[in-house]
Amino acid sequence: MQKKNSATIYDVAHRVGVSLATVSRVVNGNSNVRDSTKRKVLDAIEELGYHPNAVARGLASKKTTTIGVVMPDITDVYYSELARGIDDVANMYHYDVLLTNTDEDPVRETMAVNNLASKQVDGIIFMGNELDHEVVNTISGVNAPVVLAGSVDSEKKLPSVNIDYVEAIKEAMEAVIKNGHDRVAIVTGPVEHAINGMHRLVGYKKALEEAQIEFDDSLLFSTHQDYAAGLQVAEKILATGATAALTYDDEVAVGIMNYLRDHGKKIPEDFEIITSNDTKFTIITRPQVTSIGQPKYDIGAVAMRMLTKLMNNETIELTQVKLPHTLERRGTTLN
Amino acid sequence: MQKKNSATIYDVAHRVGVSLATVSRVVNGNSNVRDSTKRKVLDAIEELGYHPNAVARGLASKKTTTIGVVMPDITDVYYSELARGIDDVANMYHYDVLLTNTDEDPVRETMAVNNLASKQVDGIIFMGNELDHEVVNTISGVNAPVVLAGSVDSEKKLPSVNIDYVEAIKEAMEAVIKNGHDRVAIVTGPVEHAINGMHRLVGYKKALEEAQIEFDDSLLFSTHQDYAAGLQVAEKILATGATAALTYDDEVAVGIMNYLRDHGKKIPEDFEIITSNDTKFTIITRPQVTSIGQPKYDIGAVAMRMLTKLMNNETIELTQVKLPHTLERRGTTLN
DNA sequence: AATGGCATTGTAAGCGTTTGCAATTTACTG
DNA sequence: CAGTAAATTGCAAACGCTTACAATGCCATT
Repeated sequence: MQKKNSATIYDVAHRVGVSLATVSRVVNGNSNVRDSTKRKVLDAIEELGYHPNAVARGLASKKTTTIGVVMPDITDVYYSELARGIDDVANMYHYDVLLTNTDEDPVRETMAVNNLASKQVDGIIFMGNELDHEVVNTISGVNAPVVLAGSVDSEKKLPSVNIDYVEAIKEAMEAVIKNGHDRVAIVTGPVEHAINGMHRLVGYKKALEEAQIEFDDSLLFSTHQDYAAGLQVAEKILATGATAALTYDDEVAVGIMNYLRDHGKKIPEDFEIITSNDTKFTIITRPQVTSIGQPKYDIGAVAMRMLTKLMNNETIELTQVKLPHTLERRGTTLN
Repeated sequence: MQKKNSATIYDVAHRVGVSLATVSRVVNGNSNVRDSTKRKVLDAIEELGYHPNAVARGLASKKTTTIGVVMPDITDVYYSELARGIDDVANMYHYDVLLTNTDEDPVRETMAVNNLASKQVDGIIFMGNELDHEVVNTISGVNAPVVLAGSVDSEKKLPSVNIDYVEAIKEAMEAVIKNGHDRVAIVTGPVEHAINGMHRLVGYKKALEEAQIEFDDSLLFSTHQDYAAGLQVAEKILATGATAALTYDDEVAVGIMNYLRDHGKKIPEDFEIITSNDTKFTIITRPQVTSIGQPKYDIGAVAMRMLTKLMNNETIELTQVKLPHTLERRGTTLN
């Protein structure tokens, strides 16, 4: 049971009969303090139940040992796994995490970043499908390092860690094409978003090109990222005569799958599906969903590690990190 | 594009030719400042790109407009939905959220609470299945209000918001019993945890008693909270001759379901399942899983609202809030 | 024109630490 | 034992803001 009115560094100093500076030194473990006095101070701290006031510390030292995390939605399994990676290494380096949900709204993203700045965070990790120009601007204006996790900025100005989306989608496409499909639907988010237009779609088209299949834009679908959206888009996909689909969201994939099965399609025999995020959803369904494998936790962890270096003013050789991806073959694809 | 070296309140005051106090007053929107000077100050703030330093503010005012959230795992859909409710109303009241994952480790929970205290948070929301005595102690020792969300402390000392677990489980049991089952397995976490031993199990037994069915402790299972655990426990459940199961975790429920179906059981005809958390998992599977319906988002939201009152020193009539639950009948139960 | 009272603004003392620099001790050297 | 370097400590100024309290200005009253 600790005391309600916590003691201050002054109380400790006074009790031991040393100066504030000395107490501060032992608390911060650094510098040279004689062992005997260090012990006395430590004892006093124990007895008084002294806990340093982090706010005062932050003001004096200009470091808060707090980082900000900006994410679309804590409820989204994909992002929450990134966040877990972030949090774990943040703790490892003794940083606390200030969390903000933005629902990918640029306005809220901007506000979040500014707010974090005013809270004097030592660094920021930013997640989100698209980096609005405005958002990039305010990010670069902030007086703290920022790294993107699982997000790309088209100008590649900001440090980031991702997988190679182009390559990943291309490989998924190749796998499907190899299985004999030449009409494969691709469902993503808004094409204006770089990650869709400049990565997913590009990978898709590359695979098409190599297989000498004409691109048909009626096979391109844009949806929300949820189960219901999958259910809805499935019918339209069927109407195009597509026999396979690549999806950017696991819930959407499952929605499509369930719809198709309910309408008499056999999966994977009649229709193949490959999704992108390899979340739990792909495991618990029957059949399980084939997916691009992303080291989600690691993306977060590496991003955070990178941030610690930046905050420490270490120079970083590579600022655009691409982590390896895989193709997890499961029940929605043949062989 | 804002300036890197942000201006201080002093710069603003100096530029306008007023005192710090006046600037502070307009920034805090309060008090009485002549309209003309207020305008001048606002202009200067705009021109200098002044953003108040929240750390300095916190030190001076002893309020950080930050709350701490302690949760088992951000990756767990159940908790992340609570967290979303918390975050939304926190924002509504202009609080930021400091997030900590504990994996339900009492040691880490204690550290987390102490750490948040030293960061001078204005309040804390605590989530976790079990409240270790030690943890309750350090919580009560903290100089900031704390409310539990989706967690019970056996001594009912701490403010909390939950559903009525006893009642909810009892109702689920009754539904299953009514369908003719008299051997229904119950799978929960460690019975030593209050929420299991004192709530879930009690509700289960009550229903049993009313139906005049003898309690058989070989039907009681304790597992981890994941899909694999469900797969594993399923076999044992089958061995007991049980024809239905109540689970405390949705992933476990799905694991059991998939295992049983793979072993030739028809669901719900041969075996009924009711789970507890009504997460997305219960929707995307075929069949969909019948579940107790919990207002997860609301539990978080109400807890946070309660915390704002506490932080504001308002008196609260009811500190043990129970939100209404439902029974979402889906495909793993008959009728 | 003096008086009282409210509205507005300024003064300055904190808030609890950190930290550069100076002062004091202690340890060595010859 | 003087003298100097090294190890310990203390001083006091920040850090950027809030907030009692005091001071000033202004206006209506009488």
